[in-house]
Amino acid sequence: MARKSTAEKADSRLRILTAAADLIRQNGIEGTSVSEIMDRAGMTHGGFYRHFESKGQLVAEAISEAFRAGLDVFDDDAPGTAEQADTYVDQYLSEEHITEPQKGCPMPVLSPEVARGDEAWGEALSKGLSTASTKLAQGIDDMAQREALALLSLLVGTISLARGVGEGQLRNAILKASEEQIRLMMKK
Amino acid sequence: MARKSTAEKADSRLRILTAAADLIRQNGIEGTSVSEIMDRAGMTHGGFYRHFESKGQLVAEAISEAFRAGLDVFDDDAPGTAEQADTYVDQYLSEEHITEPQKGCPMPVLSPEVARGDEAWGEALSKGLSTASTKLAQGIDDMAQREALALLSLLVGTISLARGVGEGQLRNAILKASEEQIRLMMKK
DNA sequence: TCTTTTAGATGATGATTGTCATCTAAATAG
DNA sequence: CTATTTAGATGACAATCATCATCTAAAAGA
Repeated sequence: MARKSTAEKADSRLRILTAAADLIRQNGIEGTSVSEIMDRAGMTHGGFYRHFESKGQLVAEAISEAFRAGLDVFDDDAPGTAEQADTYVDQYLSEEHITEPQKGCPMPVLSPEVARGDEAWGEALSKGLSTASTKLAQGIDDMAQREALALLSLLVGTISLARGVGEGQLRNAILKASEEQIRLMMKK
Repeated sequence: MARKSTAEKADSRLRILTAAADLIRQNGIEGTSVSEIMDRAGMTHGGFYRHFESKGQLVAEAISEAFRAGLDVFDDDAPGTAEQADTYVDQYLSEEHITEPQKGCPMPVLSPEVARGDEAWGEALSKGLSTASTKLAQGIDDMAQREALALLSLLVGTISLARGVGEGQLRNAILKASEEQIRLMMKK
């Protein structure tokens, strides 16, 4: 009802953004309503348009935010190290990552909707993927950016399928197969 | 308005099923309405429930139907051959497959929604993936079922990302990187 | 202090959704 | 030939959706 200070407004905006980043990874973009996001951010739906032009614009920013959080294993400014690359890949294939998409990489969950959606969404995804492949390539000896892209494609496909088939033998087989293949690609 | 013969009813059902299989691959499951499916099948929305219990049940069958169509490169009864495996992989990575998801593999488009949806959807996806990996492994010398699963994960991730980033250099780089990696995996 | 601006709440908008009850005419069963 | 069944059309249902106009009280600017 009342007006909030400029500092509080920035905080509100960030709460909306992180709520959106979580919810669209959990339920998809179409599966997430503006009201649901605002509820999670502790506000009512009407105030939304004081912070974002549209749901589409919020989603674009939320995709970037999700990448930012997911790539925090890597140092923003320094080149990626071997240890960082290992940590990234291990976390990516972890059971936690499979069962908690709302905290994970946006690519396996959002790629199909991004492909059908706003151009800005695709740009956010492209930027995130480029950053990830650069950091990975830097961290892994003798790995070119190109090979890092193949590694990321494998990671994304593995998590997509592991989630899609549900718990069970097939999921375990998918994970084991990919881990083995990745070990080869990373020359460990 | 009028009643149709038993044979015509079977035909109607099949038209609904294939319309659904196309539309959910094009626009996603949540992005496809029952009315839209029935329109495409040449009927009005009300008649839908004479053929299927619910949208969820239709989707489960449509996923299986999409796999059936996508795996027709392989012989249903005979084991997969090397030539069939090559054709499958080539088609999978083709530009046509990227730009026409409604005719392509259901895995890259539907996996995220399947992960959040009915259990029957996951079972349909599991069955399709198992069939594909079996046929692929049979067709490629010295390839175990396990390695075929890694190959399929890579294929799925590649198409997911290629579609997600949109046309441009990054898409080309993704495709080139994966093609090279797949050549290694298939020992060609 | 007094005026202007605005963050967020309330409530309505028109569109779309999945599902179902009802109706009809034609296909079946007897 | 008659009686029953039913494929599909029509239309309505309660929910849900993104977006916006309006209102308020408090913050910012003077």
